[in-house]
Amino acid sequence: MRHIPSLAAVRVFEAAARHLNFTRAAGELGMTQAAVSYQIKLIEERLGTKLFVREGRGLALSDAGRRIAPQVTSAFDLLGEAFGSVRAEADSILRISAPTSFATNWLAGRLGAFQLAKPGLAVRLEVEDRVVDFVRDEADIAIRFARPPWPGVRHEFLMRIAVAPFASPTLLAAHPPVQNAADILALPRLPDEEWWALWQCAAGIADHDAGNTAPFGIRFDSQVLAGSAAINGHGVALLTPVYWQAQIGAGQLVQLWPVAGIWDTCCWLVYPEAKRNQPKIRAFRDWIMAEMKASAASDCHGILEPPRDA
Amino acid sequence: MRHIPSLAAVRVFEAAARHLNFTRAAGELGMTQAAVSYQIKLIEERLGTKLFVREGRGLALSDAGRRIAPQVTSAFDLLGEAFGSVRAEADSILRISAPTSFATNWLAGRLGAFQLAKPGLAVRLEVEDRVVDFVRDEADIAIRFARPPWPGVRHEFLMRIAVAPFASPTLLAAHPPVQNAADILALPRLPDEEWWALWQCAAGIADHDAGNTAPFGIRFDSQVLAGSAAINGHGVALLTPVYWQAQIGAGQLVQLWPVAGIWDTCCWLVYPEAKRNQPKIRAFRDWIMAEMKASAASDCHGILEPPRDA
DNA sequence: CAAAAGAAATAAGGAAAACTTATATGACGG
DNA sequence: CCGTCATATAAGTTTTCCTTATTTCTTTTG
Repeated sequence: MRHIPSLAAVRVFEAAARHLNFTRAAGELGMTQAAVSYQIKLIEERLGTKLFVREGRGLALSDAGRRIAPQVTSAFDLLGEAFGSVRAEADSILRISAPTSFATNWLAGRLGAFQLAKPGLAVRLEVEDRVVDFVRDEADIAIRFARPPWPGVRHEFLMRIAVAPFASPTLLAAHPPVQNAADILALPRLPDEEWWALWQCAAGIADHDAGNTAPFGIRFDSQVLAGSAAINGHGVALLTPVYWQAQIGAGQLVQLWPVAGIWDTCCWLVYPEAKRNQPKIRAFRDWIMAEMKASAASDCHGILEPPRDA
Repeated sequence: MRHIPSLAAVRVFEAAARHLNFTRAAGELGMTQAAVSYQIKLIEERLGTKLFVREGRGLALSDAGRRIAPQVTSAFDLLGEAFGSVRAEADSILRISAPTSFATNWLAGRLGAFQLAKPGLAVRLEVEDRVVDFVRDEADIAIRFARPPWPGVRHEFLMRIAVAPFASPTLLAAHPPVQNAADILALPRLPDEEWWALWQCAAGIADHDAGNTAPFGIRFDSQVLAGSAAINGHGVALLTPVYWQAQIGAGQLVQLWPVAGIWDTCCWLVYPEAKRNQPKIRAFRDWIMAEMKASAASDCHGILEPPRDA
């Protein structure tokens, strides 16, 4: 077992040995002269040896103090270097966690712009559909569909989820034209029972009394599959327009009916309260907020309206 | 300014990184597993990075943790080495402080035996007549004539100070024989007003009413000078018999009258309470106590009787 | 030479860490 | 599926540390 006195005292000794002046050492450490005096006394008592020679107004290291001061300082240098590197790394890597649908359909295509804007920042996008846990995981910031608030976590509204029925032009050509909402139900639908039920309700063609609230914990990532299937002409999918702007623009997907259904479960940007002032967090936050506004502007269906209690 | 997290936490991290097991690290550090967990959590929060990867039952270092662990360990090795050397030195040097008279006449001649008995111990004898201050000075143990108790300082009775008049044979031959105490006053006396006054009082030939109490702060070191002068035939000196055993044995000094006057101010062995269990302190204490008994045995005048309240 | 100023030591009280006990949670092995 | 091993969490307590205020001592200055 190592015989190291209280490390707080060692740190104080190190500073005092460099300054050869308790008052200035106290200044460096952000404490009072009395505290330095106290710690030095402690360490000297523990060691059974004086580390400083007090001669009136002047302060000098004792033999023992002079011998160990350089070693102590270099030990602290080593520690400072080690933790400095960790901190530097922590500052230069941004780990973003997002659910599959959002990551694939919205974020991935736009992240390049952010990367370009912040060349010094290494961006890691982790796709994960479970509720992120900042305590357990290493994510710095996340996008999640869930109900705020969470303790210790700051949340900022990004958008609401709107859905509308989409299909490929091919599929539509092979079927009678859609004239009212109910016609859509006659087309082959890509399975997603809950969403269809909710949509019918929202579109006013409900055949049961499902509410406007998306069940908590619903799997949004099914959109990726459903969307691909729809593009390939396998049926009608309920999709979130902002996710599929590219495919819509390219004519791969056709919207069959206006948006109906803006769910209460919103899309949130979330990050630990403690990191709210980190530059990398602020940078990403500012960027995504602006990007979100821009992306929804062209295709706005009230999805940028935050919930009443947010 | 260095960015080092709480050093307590760093120490815990270092141990945990070596063991890769919080419970065992806690054991090494003499704390509970919960405390280790707490400190690791703290440091990880401060750094904004996980240092360990908890995978179920197993514990492993994260990338960051793996990178810094060796540096942290070697920093601690450096500290351990530095403070270990101080401790080793502190254990191997015994600084004894004693007043001139005691050091010269009693201790110096006997210290060789102690040195031989403890070859690993470097003994430094510092002769100093002022009251030792363990806070200010670096002495480990001291012999002092003063009044206990002192706060934080342990005192053990060594002996009382007895004095008797001594002179050289030459001087005596040149004068009429001494038949009663008063005759001594007729001989040339080496000056030490206070002591002579006290002696006269104790010997029952007082011409004023000085008490039996030696004035506090009296200069005992005058004995060295007085004794030398007496040996050289310059007069009668009041000396402490145990100090001059060698010269008495060699016939250089003759005791003119039985001991009269055992002063209340005793000779004490004193050392800081905090060092009472240090091996070097115990060794010296045991040795000097035994030596004192042996040295006074041959020449005992009640000087080994401790004061009533000790 | 007295006084002022600089610097460390000390005392006492208070605030903030750190640690402990007790309990929960999670994963692995049988 | 349960018991065991290991970490995480919560609540409460202890200890350490730090601050303010004061003291002591020395050096510098008027």
